[in-house]
Amino acid sequence: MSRQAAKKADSRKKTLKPKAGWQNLKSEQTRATILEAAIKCFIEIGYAQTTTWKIAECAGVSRGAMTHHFKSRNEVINAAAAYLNEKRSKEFNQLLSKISRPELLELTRDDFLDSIRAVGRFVTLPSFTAFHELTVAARTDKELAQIIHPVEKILEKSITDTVMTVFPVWHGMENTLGILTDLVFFSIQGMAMSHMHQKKVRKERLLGLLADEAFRIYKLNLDHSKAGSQEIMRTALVENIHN
Amino acid sequence: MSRQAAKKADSRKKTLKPKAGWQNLKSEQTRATILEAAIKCFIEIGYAQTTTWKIAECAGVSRGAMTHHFKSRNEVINAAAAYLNEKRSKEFNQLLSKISRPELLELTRDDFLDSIRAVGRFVTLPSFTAFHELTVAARTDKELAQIIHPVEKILEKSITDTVMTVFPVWHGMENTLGILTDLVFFSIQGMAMSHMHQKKVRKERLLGLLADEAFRIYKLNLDHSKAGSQEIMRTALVENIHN
DNA sequence: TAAAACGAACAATCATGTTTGTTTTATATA
DNA sequence: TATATAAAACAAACATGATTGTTCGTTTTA
Repeated sequence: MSRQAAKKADSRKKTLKPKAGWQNLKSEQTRATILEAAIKCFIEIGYAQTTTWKIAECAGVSRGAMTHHFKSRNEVINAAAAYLNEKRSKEFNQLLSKISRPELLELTRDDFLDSIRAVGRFVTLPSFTAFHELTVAARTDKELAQIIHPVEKILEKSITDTVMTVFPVWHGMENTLGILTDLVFFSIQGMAMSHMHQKKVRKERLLGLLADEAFRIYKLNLDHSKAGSQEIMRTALVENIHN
Repeated sequence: MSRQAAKKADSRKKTLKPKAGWQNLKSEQTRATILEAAIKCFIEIGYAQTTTWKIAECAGVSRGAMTHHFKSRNEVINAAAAYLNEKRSKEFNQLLSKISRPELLELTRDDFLDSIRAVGRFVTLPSFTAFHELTVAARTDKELAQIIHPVEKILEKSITDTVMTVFPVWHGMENTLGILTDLVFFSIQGMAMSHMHQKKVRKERLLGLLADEAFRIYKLNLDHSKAGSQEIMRTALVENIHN
């Protein structure tokens, strides 16, 4: 093939996909490999022990190759943090889409249990461990914090969005959803981070309880809503309970 | 002992050195200073950045002095972990003793809110941050894990014991207390570890909700208990809700 | 032919363990 | 009472190993 012909084909490609081309493709691939390796290191040896050398070793590339893609250690870490966040967002979407019920007009207690179990699975994924490592490290690492915290908030929004898409029945009850999301996520995450005995039974017990309570609050609010009232605020909920 | 003590006292008087048993005392004191410094380092710079140098610097002793008290880095860390645990246990006791109500025959929703707020304060203490650092580090540090995990379980038991002492009304309802403790601690710890926007209002909202739900479940169980039945298991609770 | 991708090795920094030396305290004994 | 001696507390410095950034060299692709 003549050089000109090759040039032509190339320019065509470039106009369609400006970043196509084998080199760029491979570059992107090794980049991803390195980031995956970094996350794997966070999980297996912890953030603090994750050196650039070990990332390179885990990724199967030389340290020089890594330096080419990421100038400094911070660059790898930051890129890995962003990469991890996207990954988690996708994983949550996937977990929840499995139990998607957009047609539902009303939720049952079992629907809640399914959702809560999905959250339970979400925090038992390796990605949660990696995320946790980064979160803790970010507390005393300002640079990392600047990457992690915005990303954390994006994920939080992404989670709410996913829930709203998968269960449109929540429209108009955003406040209730908000507080229930807090309750469920915080308790399940808190449990995931605790080392305890009888983990299995206590987990089942807690998930069941969460399903009960979430369903109850949802039901209360729904009935109120059906009666034409505004969404019940928590304070009103409290009064309701105290009577 | 008495003879030796008298002898000591005598020599002290005559040499005009009123301080005796001094070396051991000071030794213990510097030991404690070092351990406090270690914990302070965990909090301020994180576990991973806590080097023996920095501990010594923070404690105001030379590195040689430290090596005298603790042969290796692991020894300091392990000792600090045990020290921290005792500290947390005392702190929890203190927090709960402030709202102690041993005379109560029945709890109100506000009693629950007080207790839950105490837990909230417990996890906002610096000691919790230090503990969290150790917990995360222990995941990938087997030696540290062997120190931390037993200690964690001891603290858990200590917490239950404190609650039972401060609120004897829980006697005979250990199962209910167990599940409510899980719910409250896990959710509050999970929240403490999350970086989120609107932290203050969401925290208040969650604490209120926890108080509501805990009180409700307690009440349900109590009524059942008064009727002469056994303590309600969660499964029964679920059925009760589902009717 | 230039640029990108990759590999190997070096210098500087830093944490750890260790060694060696100095000061302070306790106690036995003259 | 004084002092000698052991033991503990503290200080300083060195050697080793690990990590990072950087530099130079090689191969592949546009």
